[in-house]
Amino acid sequence: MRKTSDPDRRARRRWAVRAHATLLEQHGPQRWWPAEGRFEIMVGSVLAQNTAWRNVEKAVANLKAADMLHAEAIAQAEPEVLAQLIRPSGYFNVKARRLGSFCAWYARAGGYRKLRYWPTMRLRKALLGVHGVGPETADDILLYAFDRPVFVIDAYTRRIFARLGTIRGNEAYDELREVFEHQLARRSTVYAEFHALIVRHGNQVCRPTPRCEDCGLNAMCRFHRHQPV
DNA sequence: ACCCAGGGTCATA
DNA sequence: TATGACCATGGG
Repeated sequence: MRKTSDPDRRARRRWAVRAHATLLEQHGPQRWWPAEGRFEIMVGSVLAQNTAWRNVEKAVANLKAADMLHAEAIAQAEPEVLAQLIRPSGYFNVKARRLGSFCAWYARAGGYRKLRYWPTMRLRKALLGVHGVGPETADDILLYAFDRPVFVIDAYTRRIFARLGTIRGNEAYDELREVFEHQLARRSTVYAEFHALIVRHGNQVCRPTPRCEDCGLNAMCRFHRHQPV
């Protein structure tokens, strides 16, 4: 029996590439992140922590209506005022403080015009040093606001690929990030599109109780194969 | 009425 | 390293 050619074998091992192609076929291009400017993306990624996007939109709209969508304005705002504006996004007291500390850092660093020249990993460390910015929020900002080739790991990523059987799901954040980054072409456009597809698939198809009948990944899914008929 | 949503921090073992 | 409590709104 003939041995599989090396390129085929490599492609089969790179399940992230196959999943990306399949999800792109099923859902189409996502064109993320849904926001108007870079700073709005950064604000959104803080407010989106463990929160439905619908609620984030309301909070961002409130900030915009109050003409507060600027780092200086947010950094100088009274915590209570800020909290009321972002109330729909939940955890409003916590997030008011997080948004404040992020904007204070951002303004002090000179904003995008200065930060754009920072090396990616230096920028990542600086972001992680801001109170309230953890690995996922930092990587959202790096990928979608700074166009850096950093892959974002979120709860959807863990759930989908744990079900597929390609990861356990409880790996350390940076370990998973590097697995995905190594499997894909190191380009921010690829990472951005793939993560967007993962989010789309995670909240429409691979939900807590999965809708396997609507899923294009069944052929490569261990979870689906083990489902009773 | 319950579960979940594009997490992170802090205390504890 | 690894759990658990806590934060809080709104939609299904």
